[in-house]
Amino acid sequence: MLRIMQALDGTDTRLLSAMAKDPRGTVVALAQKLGLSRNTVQARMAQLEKKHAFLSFERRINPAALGYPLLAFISVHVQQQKLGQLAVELAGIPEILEGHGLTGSADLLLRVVALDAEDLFRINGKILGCDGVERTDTALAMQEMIPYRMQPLLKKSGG
Amino acid sequence: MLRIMQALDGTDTRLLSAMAKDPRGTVVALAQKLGLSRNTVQARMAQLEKKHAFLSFERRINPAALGYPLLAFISVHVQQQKLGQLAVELAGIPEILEGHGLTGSADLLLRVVALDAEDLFRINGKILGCDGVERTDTALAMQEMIPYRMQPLLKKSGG
DNA sequence: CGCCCGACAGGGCATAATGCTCAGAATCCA
DNA sequence: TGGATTCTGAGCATTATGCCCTGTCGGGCG
Repeated sequence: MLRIMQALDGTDTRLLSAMAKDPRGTVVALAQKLGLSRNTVQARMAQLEKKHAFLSFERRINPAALGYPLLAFISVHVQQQKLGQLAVELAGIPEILEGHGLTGSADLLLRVVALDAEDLFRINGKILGCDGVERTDTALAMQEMIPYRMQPLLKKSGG
Repeated sequence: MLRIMQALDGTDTRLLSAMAKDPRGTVVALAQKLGLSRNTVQARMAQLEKKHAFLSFERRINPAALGYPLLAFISVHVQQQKLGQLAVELAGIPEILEGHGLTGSADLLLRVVALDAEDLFRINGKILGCDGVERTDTALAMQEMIPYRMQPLLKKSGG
C-alpha cells in the first residue's frame, strides 16, 4: 500500500498544482497551461481519481460561512474498550468535523466548529455525555498561523 | 463579521450539499437536482464564492497519494515573543500542512504528514531546530475514527 | 535487436455546457 | 401598495466535453 501510493509522477503533481491554482479551470485551459494535450490531462485526471488522489469536496466548505466561526481541537480520553462504539456516538454530533485516534497522551483528537463560545461549551458537554468518555481537553484555535497548504509538498514530491 | 458569515440560507446549503455529492457535476445537472433554474445556481455559486464559502482546492489533495501516508499532530510549545517569526520558519517545512495557534496547554498545533516513521522523526527534528521552539509533543494518527465530513453540519445549519 | 505496449499528441465529431443577456413573474420588505 | 430583489426560462454565440482514432515515441522484455 505504501509503495502503490507513490505512483504519482511530476506531471501528476504539476496537474494537481494547476488545479489548486484554478479549481474552476476547464480541462482545455489546464492542458494549455501545462503544455499537454487535452487527452493527456483527461487521462491523468481519471488516473488521479482512480488513485484516490482527491479527497471529498466537503473539505472545501468553509464552516465560518455557515455561521460556525469558532474552531477548536478537543482531545478526548476514553475507556479503551468503548472506543469503537464511541466513534459512532460522536459522529452523531454534527459540529465534529473530523476525529483521529492517536498515539500519545490523548486517545482521540476532534476537530470541532461552533457558533460561539457558549455553543462550544454545549458541544463539549455533549461529548462528555457520550458513553466511554472519561475526560476532554479543549483548545480553541485563536489564529491560523499556517493556513492549510499543499503546494510546498507538491513541489517537494514532484519529479 | 460573525453575523455577516451567517448569510447562507437553505438553498445555499442544499447547493453545497449537492456539490459535495457530485464535485464534478455541471451547473445544469446541479440545477436539475435542486429544482432550480440554471441561472439561479450560477448566481448562487458566484455569491458563495464572494462570501468565501469555498476554501482552497488543496484541501482535497490526498497526501497519501503523494506518498505521505503518515499523519501526525504535533503540539509545539514556544517562547511567546517568537511566535510570529516562528510561524514563518515553520512554513518553510513542506510537510507541515496546517498550523493553529491555540489556547490551552500547547501554543501551536501542527498537522504534519510524513513518508514513514523515520521521516516523521526527521521532521520533528526540524521543528525542534526552529528558533523559539521549546518542546514538541508528537501524536501519530492511527486511524481516522470520524472521517472528515460536513454534511451533518450542512443539514443542521440549513433553513 | 525487434516487437509489443503504454503514454502522449493532435485531429475530429456530435452533443452538452457556459457566460451572459433579457423580459416577465414571484416574493419580500417598508 | 409600490419598489426592490430574486427567480425563472428562453435564447445566442462560443466553448468544452466525452469519446474515438491514428501516428509517434520510449521503455521493457524476450
